[in-house]
Amino acid sequence: MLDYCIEIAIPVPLQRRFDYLPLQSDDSRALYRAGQRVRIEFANRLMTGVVIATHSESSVPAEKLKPILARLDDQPVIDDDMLSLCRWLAQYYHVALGMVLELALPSMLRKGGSINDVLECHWQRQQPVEQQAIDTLRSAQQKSLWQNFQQQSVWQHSDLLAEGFSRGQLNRLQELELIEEIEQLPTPTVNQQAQLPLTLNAQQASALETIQQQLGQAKTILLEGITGSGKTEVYLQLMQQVIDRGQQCLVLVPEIGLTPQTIARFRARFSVPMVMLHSGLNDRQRLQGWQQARTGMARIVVGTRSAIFTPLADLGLIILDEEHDASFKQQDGVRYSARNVAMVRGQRQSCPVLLGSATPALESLHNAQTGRYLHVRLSQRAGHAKPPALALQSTLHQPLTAGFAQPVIAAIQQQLRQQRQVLVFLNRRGFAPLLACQDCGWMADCQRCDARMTLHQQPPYLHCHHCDNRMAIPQHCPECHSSKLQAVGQGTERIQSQLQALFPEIPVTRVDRDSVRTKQAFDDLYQSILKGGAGILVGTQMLAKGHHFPNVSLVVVVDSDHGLFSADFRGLEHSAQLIEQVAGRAGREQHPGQVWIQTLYPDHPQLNRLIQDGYSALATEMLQQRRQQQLPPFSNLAIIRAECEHAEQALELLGTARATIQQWLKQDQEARSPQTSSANSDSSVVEYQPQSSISVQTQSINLVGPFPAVMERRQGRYRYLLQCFCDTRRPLHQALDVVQQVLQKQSSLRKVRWHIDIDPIESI
DNA sequence: AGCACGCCGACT
DNA sequence: GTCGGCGTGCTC
Repeated sequence: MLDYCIEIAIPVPLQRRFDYLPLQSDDSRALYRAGQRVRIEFANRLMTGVVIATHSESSVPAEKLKPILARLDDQPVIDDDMLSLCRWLAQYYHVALGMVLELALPSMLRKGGSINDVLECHWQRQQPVEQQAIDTLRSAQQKSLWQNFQQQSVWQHSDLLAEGFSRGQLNRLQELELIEEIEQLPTPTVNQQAQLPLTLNAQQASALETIQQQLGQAKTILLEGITGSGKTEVYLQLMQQVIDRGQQCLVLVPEIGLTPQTIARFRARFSVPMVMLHSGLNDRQRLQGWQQARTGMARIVVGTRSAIFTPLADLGLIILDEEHDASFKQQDGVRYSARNVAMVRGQRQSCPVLLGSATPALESLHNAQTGRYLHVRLSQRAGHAKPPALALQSTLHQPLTAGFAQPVIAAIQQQLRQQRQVLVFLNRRGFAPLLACQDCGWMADCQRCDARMTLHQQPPYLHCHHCDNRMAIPQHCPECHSSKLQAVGQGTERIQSQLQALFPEIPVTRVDRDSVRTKQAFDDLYQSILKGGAGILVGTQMLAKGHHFPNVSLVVVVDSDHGLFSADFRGLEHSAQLIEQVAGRAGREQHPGQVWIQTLYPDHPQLNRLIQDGYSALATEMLQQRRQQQLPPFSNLAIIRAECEHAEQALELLGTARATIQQWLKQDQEARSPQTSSANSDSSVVEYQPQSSISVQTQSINLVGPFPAVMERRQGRYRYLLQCFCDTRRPLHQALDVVQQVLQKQSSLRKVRWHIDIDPIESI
């Protein structure tokens, strides 16, 4: 007879409930609380699951239920608020709750470790102590150790060792019952000498004033501040207020933004315990940080996307710096947006969320304009720096030197003569994006992708940047055996070598993933750049984000045309953000910066809008366009992507998805208005038309596709997608739930890899 | 997602 | 004779 069963969330991508029996049949039901971890056997595998609920009945026959193997926690490690946030997330992004909960646990806990594994040895002064015992202390070291304990009652063992005390001396004090050994969570290191806040200019002060009024309330604020306007100083002073209120701050930065410089800046400013969740931490340090945040020991937590799941005892403010950054959206597995999760978390905990950017995402701007967010602007540079001057330079029918038009070369020369630094930005690694035969037109392309191999010269090889395929550079054309193989186009490597040849006495440094492999290497390089002196930096977007180069007075964007004619409706937005971002690197200090942007389309209206009127003006224009075309943020988008080595199977899956949604819409419509029977005899078979995308305006969900991804074949798999637009969220999500159920049952399509992407960053 | 079970080709 | 390919079915 089943007394009760326990519903467990398991980290497998199955949208189903799994019930288990208690460890012992006489276990009190109250022992099992939501958010506790349990050890279970699942499909012959040992796994860690999370208790969701207990139930009096299970839909599965009692004899099929297995007992759990162990209770790993006495108290829930995931509190009710976090659990409820994860449930929302699982529903919103159409993923299994068990997969979401995995994000909310540090890996040591996922693997079944105990939260007590990160306790460390401490010594605590006993009270009261015998004066007689104190008098027994003889050696100077013992007396000095005891003095430490008079100043501070608890010391971490490792700190005392670092100060030169020995285990023997500690044991002696313990024998005398002056101190005792205890296990506890270490305190995060605290900077004792915090720097003073900077003086705010009038705009910053008024921004701070406006935002601080929102403390304690569930409001999202968009802080739109041009590069150099001092957003960070506003964050810092706001954080101080939150700390003064006795609450904790959670700061999210882009993946590339959590650099030693950022960490140092935060560290230098606050004298409260702080946790930095950066990629250099090991599992143990991560769990320690997680615990320090959860217990309230840490007052500030700084991390990247996944830090949004850090449990906090008393959360008072969430900051997302560079909120437009794509790294806030996870691009695989659970495809969540940390910005979205932050808003929901803030909403639920009555805590403001501050989104900061010089180039806000159109979604955020739209929310600000419609009043959903509070919109605060910083339009002046802090200090004395002047905004850079932007200019377009046509490369159409121009003689180019090293890929640069003559006026650009002249500008570079001029800056170098004045001992200044020049930053050259090109979003293309390698020597050249193409190797072609001059005689027969053959091009080196990847066997597994619809892409060209990139030519690298130091060391020499051909590399596919999409599947990591590498091969030797052929000496002769494989088609016609000609030896006239030519590198076509510009990569960072080629620009570097050409500029070096042009300016032999000037150091030309390349900064991309190939030249700077480790964080440390970048940091060293960065330090040498900060020292100043004439120089040229050639780099990819690695250079554009998060770093300030005070001696750079000229920025050159080699090729700005990438996003201008993109098939992705967000192409222009991302391109504009990047250009603005790179431009912001110029002229930070005394000398005003110049920015030259090379283009084959000097008359492109939107590029000109960006150059002449700035990002904000272009954003307004882009939003108008989005409204006209009913694109996000004026509609909701979900994409179903499918890939398979056999194209037909991927297409079949998306065809099924499309038919399912159409059928669901029809049924939904009939259910709403039973008097009107369906007039159109819609066939359930949907044929794929390869070249033209099908667009059917249905009752409320606009389906576009299936159509091939921009790179139809990648890593040997054919890729297709189905776009689902909808004015309102609810029907879209309901339809997707149905699609998901149907597709998961379809065993004939199990070789097809597919996923649902809600609010995708890339629409193709 | 994994992993086991199950039924047909090239090997010690 | 077997080792092993990956098709399909299941996980409480």
